[in-house]
This record gives sequence, C-alpha cells and structure tokens, in this order.
Amino acid sequence: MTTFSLNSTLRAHLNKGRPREALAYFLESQKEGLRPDRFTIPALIKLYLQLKESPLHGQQIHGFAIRSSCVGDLVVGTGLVEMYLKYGCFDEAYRLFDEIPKRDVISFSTMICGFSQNGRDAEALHFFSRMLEEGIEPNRITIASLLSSCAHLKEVKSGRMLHGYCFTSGLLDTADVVLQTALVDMYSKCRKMACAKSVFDRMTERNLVSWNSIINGYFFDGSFEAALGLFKDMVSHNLYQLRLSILATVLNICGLTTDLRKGKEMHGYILKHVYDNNNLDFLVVYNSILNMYVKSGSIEYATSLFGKMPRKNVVTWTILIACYGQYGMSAKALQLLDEMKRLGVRPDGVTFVSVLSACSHGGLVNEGREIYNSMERDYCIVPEMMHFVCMVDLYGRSGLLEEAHEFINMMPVEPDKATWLTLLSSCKNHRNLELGEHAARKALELDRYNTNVYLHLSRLYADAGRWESLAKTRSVMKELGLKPETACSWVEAKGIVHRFTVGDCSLKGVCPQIYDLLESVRKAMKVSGFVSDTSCVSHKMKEDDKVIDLCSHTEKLALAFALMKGGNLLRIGKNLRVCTDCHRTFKFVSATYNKEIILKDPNRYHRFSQGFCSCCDFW
DNA sequence: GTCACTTGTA
Repeated sequence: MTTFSLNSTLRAHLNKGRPREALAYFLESQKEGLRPDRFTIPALIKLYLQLKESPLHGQQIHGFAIRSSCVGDLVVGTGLVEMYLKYGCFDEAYRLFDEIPKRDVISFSTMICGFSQNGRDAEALHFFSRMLEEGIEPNRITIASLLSSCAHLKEVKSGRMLHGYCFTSGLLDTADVVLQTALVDMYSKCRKMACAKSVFDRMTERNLVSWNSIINGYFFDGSFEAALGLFKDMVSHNLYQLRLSILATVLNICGLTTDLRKGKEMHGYILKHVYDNNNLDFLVVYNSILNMYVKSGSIEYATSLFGKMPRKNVVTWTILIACYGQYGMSAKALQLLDEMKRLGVRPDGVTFVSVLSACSHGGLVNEGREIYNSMERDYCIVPEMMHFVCMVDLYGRSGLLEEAHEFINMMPVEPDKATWLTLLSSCKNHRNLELGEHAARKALELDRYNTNVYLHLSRLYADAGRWESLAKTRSVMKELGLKPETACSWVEAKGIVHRFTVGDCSLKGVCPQIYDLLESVRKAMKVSGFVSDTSCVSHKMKEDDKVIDLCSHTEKLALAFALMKGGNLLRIGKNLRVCTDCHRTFKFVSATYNKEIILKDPNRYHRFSQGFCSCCDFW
C-alpha cells in the first residue's frame, strides 16, 4: 500500500457513502505505518464528519495534519476549519482560518456557512464584509449561505442586495435550485411573499426544499389558502414523497383553522392521493396525520384515529405519548408506555425523550428518574444528550435546581449549550440568580451569540432588581446585533389569521373594543379577588403601570378578539411561553364566559376549561 | 488526485 493508493481508496469509499469501510482501510494503513499526507487529511475529515464522531477524533486528525506539517495548506486548513465549525469550536476555527496563508472563496464560504448553520447569523454577515475587504468575489455557495442568514435575521435589505448581486454577476443566468430556493426562503422568512412567489414561479426546477420554503412562507404570513393551494399542487403533481416535515406545516395550518374543517379536508385529500400512489407507505402517512391532529390540539381525533389505525409502529406510539405529555397529561403518557411494552413494541430513544419530557411537564420527578434508570437496564438504550437535557429539565422544572446541576456534573459527556440553557431557564423560573449566572456563563462560553441566554439572564436580573446588570446585558445584545423575537399571538377567523404583536397601538384605533373588553375582564377579575401577577413585568416601573403593561400581552389581545368573534372553543397560538398572569386570566375567562380555550405555545398546549388548565399550573 | 451551499422538526 502506498499513500497514493490509500488516498484514492479512501475517496472511493467515501464517495459511495461507505465511511465504515474507509475507516477500516485507514486503520489498516496505520498498522503498516503509512503516513497521511495533505491529500489524506481532507478525506479523513470527511470520513469523521460522515461518522459523526466525537471532537477527540477531530483533534487526532488535527494532530496528523500537524505531524505531516500541512496545516497551512489551503485545502487542509479549510477542511480543519469546517470540522471545528461543525463541532461548534469557533475559537479554534477562527485561529486556524487566520493561519491559512492564501484564503480563497471556499475557505471564506466555509466560515460563513459555519456561522450561518450554527445560528450565528450576524457573524456570518460580518464575515462577508471581511471577505469583500480582502478582495474575494463571492460565488453561488457563498450567497446561498448568506441568504440563509438574512432569512434568520429577517434582514430583507441585505437579502435584496444579495439578490441584486446575483443578477448583475450572472449567477441567475443558469438554473440553480439551491440558490433560487435560498432566495425564495429569504423572502418568505422576511414576509415578502410577492417577491418569494415571483422567484419561485420563475424556477425551472424545484425540489422539496423549494416547496417547503414557499408553503411555510405563506403559512407564517397567515395566507392559509395560498399555502394549502400550493401544497395541493405539490401533491397532485406527485413530485415528491409526502414527508412528515411538509405535512406538519400543512397540517399545522389546519390546526389553526376553525373546527378542523380544513384539517379533515386535508386528511381526506392526502389519503386519496396516497391511495393513488402506491409508492407511499401508508403507515408513515397515517402517522403524519395523527401528528396533525395532535398539533391541531384535537386529542379526541388523535386518540380515535390511533384506535382505528390498522398498523402501528414505535413512531405511532411515540406521537401519542408526546401528545399527552404536551397537554400535561403525564399519567396517561406513562400508561401508554406500559401498554406499548405489554404489546411488545420496543420503545426507542425518541420514545424516551417523549416520556421523559411528559414526566418533566407533569412534575413527575421520581417516575422520570426511574424511567431514565431503566433505559439502559431494561431496554439497552444508552442515554444520549437529548435524554440528559430532558433530565436537567425534569429536575429544573420542579425547582430541584441543585439536583439538576449535579446531574450535569455527573454527565458522561461534556454538556452542550442546550443543557446549560435548560438549567438557565429553570433558574429563571425559580429565580435562582447565582446558579443562573453560572449556567449563562457556561452557555455563552459555547455560544456567545445565543439570544435566549441573554433573554433569560435579563429576566433573572429584572426579578432580582439588578437594574445595572440588566442594562449591561441588554447593551451586550445590542453590540452583538441580537434581537429578541417579538412576542406574537394569533387567532384565525373565517380563513384569515389575525396577528397580535406586543404593544400593538394600531389596534387601539382600529379596534377599541378589544381594549374595552380586556378592561372589563380585568375589573371582573379584581372583583372576584384575582390579583394581577406583576412579577411578569421585567421593566422598572410603578405597580399600576405594570398592570397596564400586562394588559398589552399579545395572548390577552388575541383572547379578547377570540371572545368577540364568538364560538365555544377558542384556539389561540403564541410564539413564546405564556406568562403567569395571562395563564390566570385565561383560567378566569374559561370559567366566567364558559369557554373552552386552547392555547398553543412553542412547547406545549394549555387547555382551559371551567377555570382549570390541563397543565395543572405547572409548565 | 483534495475544501464550501437552500427548508422543516423535536
């Protein structure tokens, strides 16, 4: 064996998607004492990225590169940079990037893409200016990554400029699905649907991602009809296999639609097309539909479909378990786990995520711990990061912050940023400033650009009355170009989604009744002895003003609107977690106005009825 | 003979 033959064999295996064979061959070559060269290193990097190995192996490869003294090689350097970016080691990536003597488009694009894929979008755009300063021309790949960052940041202005660049540089002269899709997605995310549609219409070739982007765009823009219409086009062209992702989007739409009329219509539509298309796996499609009923907040339909399904697999069971968990019906979730065991269906790792988070949302600490311990013992499932995070959440949500922290310290692997963020979020809910600050520090060490860390931290400082620290945190966010997501709630009425954003003063003029209604609800609550929970307000202001501030919460505006609209079942969606004061108000309204209310937040569902919530005030 | 790209989802 020579190094040359080693390299070509490695490449051959990798190109055919056989990383294990490549690895075996490489290990063989090591036994023979063969030295990797600058052509071997990139192949090794590809190999390890394909195998999803731990950073330790990455460092080994780095070691090989150092020993073969080819770190300064353009291709090797770029490969190493990519590797570290994939592992989230940004400092190392920066360092290596700076060591590349003559950087090219690819090395710059690698950096930009790495930032963009890790949610560090401001940094991605920043790096682009550096690229231009060094006089390097971007290409289609650079632009696609940048567009993705503009989409995340909702930066239409930069997005438009990039679009303009595509025109003038001739990048759009030839059909380029990826680039065009990136444009569609950028416009979609920035809610410029007319622009998105015009790019989409001009595409000569489209793929699943293109459809996904445009349909999602219409969805978030509230144009349900347009989104569903496009979905029908897509299905009836029979172009792509129905996948959960796209179904989830479409069926989510139905979740917001009155009385599930649209959801059921789509259910029928999809089944018809599944029937027409023998390539599709019925079970998968049924699972998607089941998921739709769960997502749309219709437990009744979900359980009834579950009962009727002729075949079920782990996924089917897991969906329903997750459903109960999200509604705070933890006991039911555990019951389902038992039943599935009894019927001989083997739970998998994802099932345990659902079960553990059900325990977490229901405050069942002991049960959760027992189940966690049984994973490896009874099911031969080795817990991984996602399970660790569930456990931290299990302890933390219940206020057992020390246990949560201890669990992190005992974890067999280095905690990732999600772990620390989970602990931080619990510290925020239970107002433990000291531990919260520690968790925030750890999370920021791993990702300085994580908006949520700063938001949780701000909240902690506000609750503790540490106004200087609060101001400081906010100014850091500003410096880094991080913007919190603006709170938003929505209600559907007659096929149109009405959106309510925070401090939406325009409403005052257009719809004074909303504020009048809220005012009367507030008075009625006061009479009944309900006290506003002003602890939800994180600004420094007088108590009375805090009460007024609370009234502008978007879910309250949406609630008032939904009440005015009429009907006995009100469905409200929200992009952020509900606050305690709003939760109280919803309970009150469900009792005094005799309404059933479903409030969906990003993590779970609250179902209010007769003054109670399905979450039992634990969320 | 070698490096980089778009969506969603928990």
